[in-house]
Amino acid sequence: MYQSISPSQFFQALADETRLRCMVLLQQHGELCVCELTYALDVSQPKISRHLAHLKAAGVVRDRRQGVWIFYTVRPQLPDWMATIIRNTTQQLREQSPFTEDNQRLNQMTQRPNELNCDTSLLIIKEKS
Amino acid sequence: MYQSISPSQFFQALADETRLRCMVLLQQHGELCVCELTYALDVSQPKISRHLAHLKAAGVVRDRRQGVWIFYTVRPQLPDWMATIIRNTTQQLREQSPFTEDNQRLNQMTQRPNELNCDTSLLIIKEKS
DNA sequence: TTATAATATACGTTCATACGAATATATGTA
DNA sequence: TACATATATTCGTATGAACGTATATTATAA
Repeated sequence: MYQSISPSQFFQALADETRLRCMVLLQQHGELCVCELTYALDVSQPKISRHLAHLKAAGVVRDRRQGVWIFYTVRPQLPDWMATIIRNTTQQLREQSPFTEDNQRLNQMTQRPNELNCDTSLLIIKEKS
Repeated sequence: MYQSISPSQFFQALADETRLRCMVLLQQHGELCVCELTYALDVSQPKISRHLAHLKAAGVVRDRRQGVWIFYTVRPQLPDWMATIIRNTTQQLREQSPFTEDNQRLNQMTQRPNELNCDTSLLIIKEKS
């Protein structure tokens, strides 16, 4: 059963620029792993991991391991009003700096470990061609 | 000209329970002075003053002196998306603890320094002189 | 002028937070 | 097995935030 965090704890989770940039990216892309967020935000990997741990402890993101990668998403069971804030905030900030640049860097990233890259059958095809 | 705060600073302003309780009350009642907030939240006066100073520095509230009292309101020039968050959050939290209790205590407060209680004749004389 | 009430600020302390750097853990691969 | 990659965590430190208590400031009243 999902124990919801307190309202001030929720805002506290969004009160750091690095965490907010992660949330805006996650809201836009659905699911991202640590190395993608590290690349997009252009900050150190431990910094990203620590802030993701903070967001996870606050209950606003969920993680899922797939092989070596750990994918993060905005937590689906989040109370409606919190989910609404994240959605509206993303819409508002995605056009502004540094959120736009984060998105651009992510889109320029090569060899991203998404579903297509991980699919073994596709990899075989790739190797055969 | 109003220089808007950064998004993470905005969330940081809401990331403390005392400040959030003040904002929810201000959003509901429009304008409140320090002694009303002190009474409603049932915390020390310096604590309220310090958090109001924080909110003012963050640009989310405005203050106005009227005699001995200083009235605070949610800042009118706040960007739409921030105002929306404050409005929706208030709607969400007003029914919950401790926000409901804050409202109840405020409504039970006697001798509140509102427009009706204060001597308007003296104010008019002051403005004319 | 002195007193009182409302509010703000200063001081010292305690606790939390963010960071870089280094290291640990876990998974997949040769 | 050994190694490489992705991710998490620990450590030491520096900065900030919140608090209670005491005091300063401002405005009004007497």
